[in-house]
Amino acid sequence: MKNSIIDKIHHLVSQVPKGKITTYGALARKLRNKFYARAIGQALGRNENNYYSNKQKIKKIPCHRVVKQDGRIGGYNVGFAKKKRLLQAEGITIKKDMIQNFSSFLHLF
DNA sequence: ATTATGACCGAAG
DNA sequence: GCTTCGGCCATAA
Repeated sequence: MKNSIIDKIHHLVSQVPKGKITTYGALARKLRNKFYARAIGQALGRNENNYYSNKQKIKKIPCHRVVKQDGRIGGYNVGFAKKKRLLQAEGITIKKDMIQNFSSFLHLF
């Protein structure tokens, strides 16, 4: 399957409940190794843009729940502001583009 | 086949 | 807090 990365990411990110977050790095370590984070970010972005999603079945992944390891929220194709809003709407507190109380929101696999 | 790019990470200054 | 840098990975060109 061409979307195997996306499939795996989707499987994991679907487990993250509303109001919780995970990180690119955490997914990376879960799926492969710590250096996989970068590829994951790229895959997610491209999935949103559906460059290589099959047009028939575009998987909707709650990408906004995937953030950076350092507490910043990372990127979002539709826009940084939107990702921020989505997270805040789920009860996550963000100040100065930094997630406050980061570890308490982190979902553990 | 080779090179460049990026929604990353961790260590170092 | 900051910036810079080296590292690995999948994909696009």
